[in-house]
Amino acid sequence: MGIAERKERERVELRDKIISAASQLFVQHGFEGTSIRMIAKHIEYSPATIYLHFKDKNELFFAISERAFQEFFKSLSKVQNVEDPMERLQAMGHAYLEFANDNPAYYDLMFVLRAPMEADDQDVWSGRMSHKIQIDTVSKCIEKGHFKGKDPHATAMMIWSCVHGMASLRLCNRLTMYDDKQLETTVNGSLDVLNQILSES
Amino acid sequence: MGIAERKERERVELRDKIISAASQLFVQHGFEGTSIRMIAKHIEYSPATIYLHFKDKNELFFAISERAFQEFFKSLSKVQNVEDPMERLQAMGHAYLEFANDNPAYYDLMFVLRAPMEADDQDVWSGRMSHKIQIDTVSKCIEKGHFKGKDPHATAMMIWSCVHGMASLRLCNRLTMYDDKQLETTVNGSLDVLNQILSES
DNA sequence: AAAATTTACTAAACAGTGTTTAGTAAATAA
DNA sequence: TTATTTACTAAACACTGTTTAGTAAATTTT
Repeated sequence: MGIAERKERERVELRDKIISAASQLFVQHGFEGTSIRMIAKHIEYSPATIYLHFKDKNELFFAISERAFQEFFKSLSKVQNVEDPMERLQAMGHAYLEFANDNPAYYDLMFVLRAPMEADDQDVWSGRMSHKIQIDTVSKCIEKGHFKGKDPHATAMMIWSCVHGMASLRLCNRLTMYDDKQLETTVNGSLDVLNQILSES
Repeated sequence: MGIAERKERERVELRDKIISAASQLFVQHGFEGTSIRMIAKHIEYSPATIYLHFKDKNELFFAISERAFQEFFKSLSKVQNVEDPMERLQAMGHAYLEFANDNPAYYDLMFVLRAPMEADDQDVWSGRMSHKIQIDTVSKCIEKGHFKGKDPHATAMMIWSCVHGMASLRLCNRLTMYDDKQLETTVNGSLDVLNQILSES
């Protein structure tokens, strides 16, 4: 019987509509600045309808973070054609910072905001894969004789911390002692220092 | 005339009382979880009274962040007696992570939360000083022949980013793929990697 | 075709939030 | 003693996330 299927299709359509509207508003106004009532008004449904599809606000925004992780994974993938693992690692650092800068709201959701992560497991495929290609690249570097005697997990973690540190300090406006021009040269300069000391290691 | 002075004294006392109550509640419940009404009830005044001393919630929590920066500066100062700048730098990294771990709410206010930083300038003396001793230590390292050919600002930024990255990823619960035991060894391991590649440089 | 049931949806309420306004009672000054 | 300033608050405003009770339409059963 096609009725149940049509209903299911309509259900998914409305669910996607909610996510799309929420995503759009979130990118503009952030998590706190996007209310359920705003989203409801945007799609011309009552606020209560949203609770028919998502347990709470966190669960809705966790669904958005899955989209964010997909975009993030795409950004990192674009650079996987670089043959030399050391060069690839540097390109990934660059791509990471670029993603964070171009998608601040997404980055916030993925790596900073506490609230939506409480959605039990927060285990996203694209997130795991992004983590995996980072560790794989570091391992390849070690195979080629870099980072002598270092553990790939600890090294990858150190690199991730460093790049995330730059991205989040910028996102959270903790680098206001620099104006826009200085900020870029400082962040780029500190990424260069990382790349240099990694190359020397 | 002593009346004006007594009044001023009482004003400051009440202001401090507000900050103390807010600080205590904030450490327990975080920024979003601490309401003006909660603070007011705690000190047995009406919510409106708080607005006689602080423009808005952000300004109140910015006042708390000044206390946080003082504590932070104290933590970093404890380690300034280490003679060798390279060892001191390592000790500072350790102290930094320890502070973040022991005072997650303060750390949040200082380096993650966006809201209270909007209090126009966010220029805190202890914050500037902490930044200064970090750059001074890196400069001393360079004088002693470390970090060859590197800019002290860029190098200091790179180190800060890295340590802040670890602290904030842990604070924001982005390392849940590790259990408590693994977490500690991973963070320590990645700090070790940083120290090693810095030593080699 | 009529009756019963399920589905999709919403209006209204609950309990909270930050913040402002208008007003009061007490302390101080004239 | 009267006038004025000060310190404070009750109540309201416009929001927030979320839940509940109820309705109208679609669908299934009789």
